[in-house]
Amino acid sequence: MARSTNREDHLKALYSLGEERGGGDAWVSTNEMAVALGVKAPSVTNMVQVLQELGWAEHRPYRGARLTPLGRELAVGLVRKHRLWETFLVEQLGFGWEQVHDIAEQMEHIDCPELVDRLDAFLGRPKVDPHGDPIPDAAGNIEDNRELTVPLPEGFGHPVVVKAVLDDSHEMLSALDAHGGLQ
Amino acid sequence: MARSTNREDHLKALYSLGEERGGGDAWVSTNEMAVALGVKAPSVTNMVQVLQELGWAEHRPYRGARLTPLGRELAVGLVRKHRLWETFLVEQLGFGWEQVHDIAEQMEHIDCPELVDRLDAFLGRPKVDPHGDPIPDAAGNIEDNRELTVPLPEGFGHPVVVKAVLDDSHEMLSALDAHGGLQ
DNA sequence: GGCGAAAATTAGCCTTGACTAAATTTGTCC
DNA sequence: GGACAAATTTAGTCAAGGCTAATTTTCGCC
Repeated sequence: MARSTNREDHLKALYSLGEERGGGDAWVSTNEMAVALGVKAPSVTNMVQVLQELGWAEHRPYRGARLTPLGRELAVGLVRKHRLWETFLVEQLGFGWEQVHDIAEQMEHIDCPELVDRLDAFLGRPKVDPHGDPIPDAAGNIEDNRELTVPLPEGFGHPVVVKAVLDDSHEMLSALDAHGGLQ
Repeated sequence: MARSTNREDHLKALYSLGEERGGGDAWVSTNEMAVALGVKAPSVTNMVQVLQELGWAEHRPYRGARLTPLGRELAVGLVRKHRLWETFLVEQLGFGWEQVHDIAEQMEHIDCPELVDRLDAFLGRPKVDPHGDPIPDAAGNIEDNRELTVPLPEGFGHPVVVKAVLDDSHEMLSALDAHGGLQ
């Protein structure tokens, strides 16, 4: 048993939803994962059991799943690849930041550690991706910048400089883009 | 029925072997394809029948397979992507030319026409890849440079400048690399 | 503390794409 | 022209990963 695109997709979904829950030892329901992945719940149950056999996750029936340390490490590696490729697509190829997510979703599954490191160096070892999200370093360390967020009052009325977006949906990104994009 | 990595791999094998046979209307045996792809013959028979249903190839039982015009167009698109990515890996990321084939094998399956065009532009619309093979243009035209090859006499004994390699096996590329690589 | 709704899992089935073993076709040699 | 070897296809099986329908567990509410 080994790496596969499907397994990596489930691993990443588990990681992302776990982080939203505050990270660490939070349990993520299989239903949530199913919604995030666009598949049905029983498919996730199956796959989560596979992840458990791989030593990537722990599954507690009727409660949910959470990553093992190994699973977390692999997931962070995927996030690193995803954000490096997004950076490449925007900074080098001139894509709009709202276009790159789906492409990076494909590129993050390319398996070649040396490629990741060379890409990182080529881009100047960037700290954040085009959406302002931190890029994990080669050791898996992530600079958490979410605590820096400040909610704006309703009808704030003054110009702001956008450094990062938590909601990186296509709608939000296009809307921001129409007002000048990320600075 | 649609695109998939496996179908694209079989399509490309059929294209490559057909070109070796002189291109055009040459039939390629399923066994040859099986050897090239590292699978068994019955698997290829199955897949070739799928390619036929997709309108990508024609299958004549006990004789072999050959591409339709549509199949050829798709195959050339894959070759274009493969060679553009190889160029990127060598010229921009500094990989050795003997390292890039396997990586490009993965990258050529990324599905995004705009990405291909932006990559092409980013690289300066190169005519040949790091191995000297011609890169098809966006319309699918390929500059055939194979007729320019000249066999060297045994024990030639003079320095030569290598512009392209027909045999791009790992062994050949590493051996050439040890003598100065491609110029 | 039990009941009903919601959530999750199990059971059973389908498709893709591989495999081995068995049949079939092709082509060569006498 | 027939027999045999080689190549190819067909038949049947398996694993991955999805689905629907049915069952089981959990949890909130009275």
